[in-house]
Amino acid sequence: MNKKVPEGVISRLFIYLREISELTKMNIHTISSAELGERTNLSDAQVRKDLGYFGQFGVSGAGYNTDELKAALEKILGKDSTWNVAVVGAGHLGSALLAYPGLKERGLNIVAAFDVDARKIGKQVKDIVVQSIDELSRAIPAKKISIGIIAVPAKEAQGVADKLIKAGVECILNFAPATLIVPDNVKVKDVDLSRELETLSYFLVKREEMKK
Amino acid sequence: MNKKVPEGVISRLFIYLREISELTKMNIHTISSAELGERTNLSDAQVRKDLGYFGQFGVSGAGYNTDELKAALEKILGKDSTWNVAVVGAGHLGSALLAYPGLKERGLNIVAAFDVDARKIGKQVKDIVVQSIDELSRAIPAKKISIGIIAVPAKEAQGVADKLIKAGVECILNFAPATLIVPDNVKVKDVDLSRELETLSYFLVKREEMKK
DNA sequence: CAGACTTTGTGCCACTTTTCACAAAGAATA
DNA sequence: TATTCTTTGTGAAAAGTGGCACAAAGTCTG
Ligand SMILES: NC(=O)c1ccc[n+]([C@@H]2O[C@H](COP(=O)([O-])OP(=O)(O)OC[C@H]3O[C@@H](n4cnc5c(N)ncnc54)[C@H](O)[C@@H]3O)[C@@H](O)[C@H]2O)c1
Ligand SMILES: NC(=O)c1ccc[n+]([C@@H]2O[C@H](COP(=O)([O-])OP(=O)(O)OC[C@H]3O[C@@H](n4cnc5c(N)ncnc54)[C@H](O)[C@@H]3O)[C@@H](O)[C@H]2O)c1
Repeated sequence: MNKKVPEGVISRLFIYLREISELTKMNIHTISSAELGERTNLSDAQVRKDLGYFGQFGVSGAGYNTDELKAALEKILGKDSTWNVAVVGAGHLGSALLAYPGLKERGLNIVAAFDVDARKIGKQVKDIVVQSIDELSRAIPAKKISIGIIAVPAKEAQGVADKLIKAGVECILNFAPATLIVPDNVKVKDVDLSRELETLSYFLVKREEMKK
Repeated sequence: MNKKVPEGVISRLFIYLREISELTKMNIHTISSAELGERTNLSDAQVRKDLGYFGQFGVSGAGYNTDELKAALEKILGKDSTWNVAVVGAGHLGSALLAYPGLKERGLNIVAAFDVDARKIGKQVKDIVVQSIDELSRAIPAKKISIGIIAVPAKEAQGVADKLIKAGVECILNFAPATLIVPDNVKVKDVDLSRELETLSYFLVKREEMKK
């Protein structure tokens, strides 16, 4: 075993877990790969293959027991542990994240927020008080924060990333439309909302061209 | 020519365009694929191959002229046209999007916002007044909206998608953690922030395991 | 309990995407 | 202008990913 697991597989396992959780709530205790695939817009083969990376969870002729599969997925995905998260930039997007309860539910606790703007510092969202960026280097290790979220303007993003990494953060979720240069041992994930929309719009451009 | 262009290529072209635009602003008029790759965390070969889908833009021994490449990319990506966008759900995330100037700059004009909550309806963000969801079916065609953004709770998402599609929207950007079932001619892009973070956290889980 | 039926798990194949590597094109130099 | 150096553009190889298809395993029915 121990073949490399593609990142796409992990991402889909979270989708399966989300769906399976719904099912257990609805008192449905068994599901086939075909059904699970239908509910997630994926093929039955894909569902089975993804699960196959981690073992055998199904019963031939019957499908998967949702309670068992839920437990197995939670174990695989490390849902028994929680992680501390910091948000840098308490503007529109940063504030939306601070206010969002969905992260805590999934074991991702936002425990600090930082900003440079004096008007933002001291502001409270839920149980988090926005701190000065100058406190970042002390607060990150003190609060055992391993994930940083960058929600500052693009031209500030690299500087913030450097600060986060220096303070010991291991993963970064970057909302700024900028390419971050980071050491190999730091994992960055970009979420570029404009680009997502632009890519959609390209689809429309192509469709228009087709019409002609 | 006319081989199929992978979607990943398109997404990267937007990254190149962003970078090249910076360069032209900085009065840098030439760049090699190696340098552009370095600035975007991509390989030189990838840069050249991606551009190669659309023609020849470089000069052997010299690299690319940034002004020409910028113009070429804008043409390829349809940056001369603009698209009208609607946001459904004027909560935390929806409001952040309404307030964000970066979309208009890229030819994506948010021209309408909808909500069910009476307290949100009538609220103004920039030049957009939040309308009742009941007005959606009239407003979408009237304002020639082709892209819809879903920023409502997960269990409302499918219903909102159905409304948007019925009203004539061709693309959907979905922020709700839910799988949308839509006809083939509608393009959906999911942005699941929780899942992005969870995938990062899995990386930490794995790293912890390694240590042992 | 035998036979029909269902569904898993997985080897294999097809397809997509990335990387390699190098000839050809042009720039720079003297 | 000849020579050297740089960098492109692109086939061909490699790597990665998803789908097919079917034996094997288990369920269900009469
Ligand atoms: N709001 C959106 O819908 C949206 C959409 C797409 C992309 N983005 C991107 O997300 C990022 C944040 O967007 P936003 O709308 O929240 O912007 P915003 O201007 O509302 O907030 C940015 C915040 O970052 C703070 N800041 C600036 N420099 C800082 C620094 N060096 N250290 C700490 N804090 C700093 C500012 O004081 C401000 O509070 C931007 O890069 C933007 O391009 C936002
Ligand atoms: N805020 C975040 O940082 C964040 C992070 C990850 C995911 N999300 C997801 O994005 C979505 C929106 O999040 P949010 O934080 O903005 O939530 P929110 O509760 O602040 O806003 C949701 C809005 O949708 C409106 N709404 C509800 N049902 C509606 C309907 N049928 N039609 C029109 N409007 C309707 C509500 O009135 C509310 O204004 C959710 O699905 C959430 O899971 C948000």
